[in-house]
Amino acid sequence: MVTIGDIAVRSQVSTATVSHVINDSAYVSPKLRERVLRAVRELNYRPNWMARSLRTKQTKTVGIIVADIANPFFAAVVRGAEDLLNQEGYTLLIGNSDNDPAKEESYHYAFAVKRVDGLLLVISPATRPPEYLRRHDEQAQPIVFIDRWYQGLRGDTVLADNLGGSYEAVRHLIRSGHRRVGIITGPLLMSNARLRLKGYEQALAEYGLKIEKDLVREGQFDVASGYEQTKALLGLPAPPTGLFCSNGLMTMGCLRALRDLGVRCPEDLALVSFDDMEFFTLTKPQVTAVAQPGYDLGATAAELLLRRLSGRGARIHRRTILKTELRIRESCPLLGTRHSNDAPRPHPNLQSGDAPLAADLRKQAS
Amino acid sequence: MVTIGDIAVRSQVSTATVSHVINDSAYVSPKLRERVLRAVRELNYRPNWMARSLRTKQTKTVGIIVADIANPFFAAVVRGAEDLLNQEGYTLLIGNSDNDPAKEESYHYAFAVKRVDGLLLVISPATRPPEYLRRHDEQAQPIVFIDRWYQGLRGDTVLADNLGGSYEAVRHLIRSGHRRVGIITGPLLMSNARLRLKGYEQALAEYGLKIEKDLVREGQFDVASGYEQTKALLGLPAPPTGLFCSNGLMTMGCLRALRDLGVRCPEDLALVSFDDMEFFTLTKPQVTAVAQPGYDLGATAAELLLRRLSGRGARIHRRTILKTELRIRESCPLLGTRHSNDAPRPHPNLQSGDAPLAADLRKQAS
DNA sequence: ATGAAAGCGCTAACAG
DNA sequence: CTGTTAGCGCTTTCAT
Repeated sequence: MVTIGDIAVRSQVSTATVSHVINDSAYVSPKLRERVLRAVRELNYRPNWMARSLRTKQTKTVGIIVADIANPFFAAVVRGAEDLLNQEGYTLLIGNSDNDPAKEESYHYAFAVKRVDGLLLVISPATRPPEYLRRHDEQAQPIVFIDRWYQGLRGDTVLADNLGGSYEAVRHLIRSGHRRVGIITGPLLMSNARLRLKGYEQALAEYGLKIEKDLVREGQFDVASGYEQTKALLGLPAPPTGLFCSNGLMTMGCLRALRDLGVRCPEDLALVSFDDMEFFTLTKPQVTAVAQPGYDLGATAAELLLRRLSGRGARIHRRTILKTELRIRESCPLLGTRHSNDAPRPHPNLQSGDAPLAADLRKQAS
Repeated sequence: MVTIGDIAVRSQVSTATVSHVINDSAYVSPKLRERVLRAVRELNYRPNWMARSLRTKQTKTVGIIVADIANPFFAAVVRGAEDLLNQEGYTLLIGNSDNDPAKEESYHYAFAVKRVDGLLLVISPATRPPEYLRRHDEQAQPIVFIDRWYQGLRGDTVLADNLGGSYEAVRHLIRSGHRRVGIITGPLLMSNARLRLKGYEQALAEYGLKIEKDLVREGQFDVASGYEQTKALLGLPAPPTGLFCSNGLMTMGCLRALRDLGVRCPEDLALVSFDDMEFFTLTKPQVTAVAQPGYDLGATAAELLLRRLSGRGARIHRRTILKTELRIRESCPLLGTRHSNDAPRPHPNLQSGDAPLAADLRKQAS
């Protein structure tokens, strides 16, 4: 392996000089500089990152832990983070937790040992911040949380507008004339699942509809639970006419159930999904969905992390909320046939009827 | 940061002894061993991987370069590789090339600098092996190629059965009664795209159908080209009645085109996709597809790499081909209504009518 | 069975 | 401006 020493010998300068031209860390005369560069080229020299890291104490590496890279939403998040990180010369280590706190911790340990400069974390469901995070030295390795957040977590956070997006989705169902609107929530241990439920509740409340326990089913953010809960809902004595699915995978399960049951959508059951997927324009009924900016979540989180790594980080932690977008398609089309004369009223927490108030965001944050 | 030295002081032994208990690299008396372990616990010591790597010259890291992690197929590949690698204490660096040779090279460089122990590579399209790979020292960092392969590439290779899978897909179309079968190929610079085309050609030949230039369209393995080429095909004076799409994304584009054009599937155009996607059971016509074992491709590649890293690698390079599976759904159902009395004949290159002959695989390999 | 000491390849004072 | 030198934290002979 060719080292800085070989270059030094070959170009007749000291290792220090070589280091300087490689890192541009000091002025070096054009003459020597050229000699060094030539040697580098001729010997096909590549700096040894290990050795450098050992000195500089930074690895130019960040780790990201997501539930599952095979979930398109997380794939987008990772892609966003990666693009930004690479731009700055960082590389990304990735880990899949499968929403399992134990796996998550194991990756956290692995990344700590590998001395990543910082961490991007989609935290697994739990009742409270895991113990290992309490021990974590966020000074040494800052963490930016993505998509989910618990009370008591220290670090910047980047979230989609779970509350606002869900509110908008359910409002759309109601405006389309539905009075019995069901929801399949995510695991209520997760902050985002809770907020999506809250959005549902607020929309119902807003239109004077009361929450029926039977219509609120907890799912697991996976295809299987979407399938089961849809069947359960449809088996009710008085089934809902509208359904809000809290994420894309569960919506897939729901579609499958509708197909198996021969239930027509939107005629028998209107559907709105939180989390848009590319193929939602290709399904039996194209599905109306709230799109989350996955790529931007990742990119924004990476940017925040980079800022902190370079010392430009704000003193206090910051919460960033990225807006969602309701995309109206066939599974719950624009104008409901029933009750379409319903006067849409602005949400009390929505400015000009659409943008969540800063006050509301703060509330969501707490 | 707590180092091995701190542990040594605290437990009153030498750093060498500490190292030995940590790595089990020599016998240490139970007494000292316990003292050391206690110190490790009390100080929450974690070995510094950088320093260790600097000595041992291995990083316990492997890099993978895929086209795009947001493509479900590659997400599966990465997941497979990762699961296996983690099991052995390795971590995975990932890079997205977007099928751009320049990006690919840039990741290759980054990974080389980071001194990954080995590389997993889905190579970008090109007319011949890129120059940087010729310079690459496969002794220092073995490479396993996944999914695509060029003549002249050195390294183990793991591929899906592109030829056999495509043959089976197109045969299914023909058996369903179609005489005018079109294909949207991938970029023919890619080995897998070429093999899928070859499977198409063989199936046609097998049934005495001749290849019509008009019915063979080159796509880019992306949604947009699937959309365009489908439109082009349908705009023909004599459009095909059956279509084989060479990958999942292009099939998405195709479905979109069918929808926009109001073309009924399978009545007006039967469709088979290479590469199954989870949602193909949820689309307007559920789509018949050849499933590739993405996860297994990744896992197998990782295993081969691991084997090589541990010196258990075979002297010569090996090519592994993983079988695909035809999943028959609505877009080209089991028994065609037209010409269904067509006697299906075994493919000359298929053993017992189904499993590709070793000879054929070798041919594919060359 | 344990410890002393020599680096791994690089960077960063510090001299000159 | 350029070179000398002292480590970064760890593993690994080689003595003892």
